[in-house]
Amino acid sequence: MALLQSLGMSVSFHIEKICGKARMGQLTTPHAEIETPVFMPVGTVGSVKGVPQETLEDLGAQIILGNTYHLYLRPGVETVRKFGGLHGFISWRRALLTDSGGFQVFSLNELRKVSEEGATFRSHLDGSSHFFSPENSVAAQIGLGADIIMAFDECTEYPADRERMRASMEMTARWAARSKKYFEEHKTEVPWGAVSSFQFPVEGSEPAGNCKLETGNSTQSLFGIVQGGMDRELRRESAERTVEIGFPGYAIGGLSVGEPRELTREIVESTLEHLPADKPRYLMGVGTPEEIVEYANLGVDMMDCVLPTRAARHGLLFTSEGRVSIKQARYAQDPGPLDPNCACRVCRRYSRAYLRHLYASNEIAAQVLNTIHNLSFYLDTMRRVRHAISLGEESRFLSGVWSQPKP
RNA sequence: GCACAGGUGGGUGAGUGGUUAAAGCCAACAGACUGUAAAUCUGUCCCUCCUAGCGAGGUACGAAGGUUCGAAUCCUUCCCUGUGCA
Repeated sequence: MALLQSLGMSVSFHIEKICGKARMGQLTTPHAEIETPVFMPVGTVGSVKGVPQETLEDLGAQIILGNTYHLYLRPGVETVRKFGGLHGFISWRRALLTDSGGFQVFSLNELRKVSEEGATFRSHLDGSSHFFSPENSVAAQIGLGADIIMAFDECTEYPADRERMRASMEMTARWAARSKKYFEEHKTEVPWGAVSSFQFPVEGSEPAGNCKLETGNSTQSLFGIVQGGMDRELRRESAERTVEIGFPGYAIGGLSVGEPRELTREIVESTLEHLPADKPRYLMGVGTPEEIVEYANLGVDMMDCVLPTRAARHGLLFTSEGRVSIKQARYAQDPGPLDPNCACRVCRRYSRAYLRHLYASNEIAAQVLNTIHNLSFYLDTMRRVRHAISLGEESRFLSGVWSQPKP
């Protein structure tokens, strides 16, 4: 594997086992070999909120996200680059993926104007004006140096009429072509491994497992994104056009934007049929524990979602017995663990009563511990999904286990 | 003892005659959260009843009494708290 790495390749995807529509495999990136299906914690500004990198390693996070828009605004791409890219800056030696800022076209809709050329944002930090295009989003992402970078797309709002969905999808396709063109012309070999003395300050701290230590060079990989709103036909067309442009991996974007869950599933399922089976498929922004199991089962290889981290900070915890709103008065005297079936450090050590107390007291530890548990639960869930696939079992059985409210 | 200042719903604190069951904040309780403008946001928060509503009663701004069509708001007395002077 190390040999392949040093030959300057980008990502490679190897499917090891198929079970129904579900696939288990390895996605090899410059910094790490990722077991799929994989859940990717979101660390928008270069931090998975509340959890330091060493803890993410302990939890078994294989790859985390950063966001181009946020990192461009602060601390700035140049700063990050000086530290050896995002890996060096945040001291993360496993894989990284940066989102292009396309989602901010959707989420910051009050603060932006979109045209064929790109999107103009008013910074949510200081109101200053910034222009994002497929070209400069990719340029910024080359500077950030993540293993996987995303084409600049327009995440279509919901609801939208067909005309709007079509126009948005077509522009995303044109933007995808521009993203790729710019990437092909400007991609550089990015250093990986020991980027700087900064990156591995502690002697012998490198954890075992799926992490590469060899020095060498490799290139980033650019993934395309399918849009098309809630229309199966437009999704099909978007998939075909994006595949025709040609990427080493494909994402399904524009979902979980307020539409009914059943519709999300329908669109995912139909869109997957139009994506090449031998390339990684990334469903962006999804979902609940039940959903990540369900979509892995449908053949999705990668997912990311802010839900586990954000919900944790807001006192909503996912457990094998259902959702626990740890702020509820009913847990004030509860000596039991958050999730009796969870082996994470939080569940092994702390009572529900204490977790509730920390939350009620507004202690930072509440956010930290809650996030560690939720991420642990998500990552563990994916581990179980991979295991089920490797055994050739329908991982569907895992679904629904968590949706029942506690008796 | 005298002189000021003040006593408002779980807390704090607005309100100085009528859209005031009484702002705001906090606490409490419940809910939301899906490529992170999110340690955020929403709702409830005196009691009872129902046809569950900008619904009907009741109780409430230290206590008692009074003025007034109407009082948390004005008057009298009393109780209590703080500060100052003796």
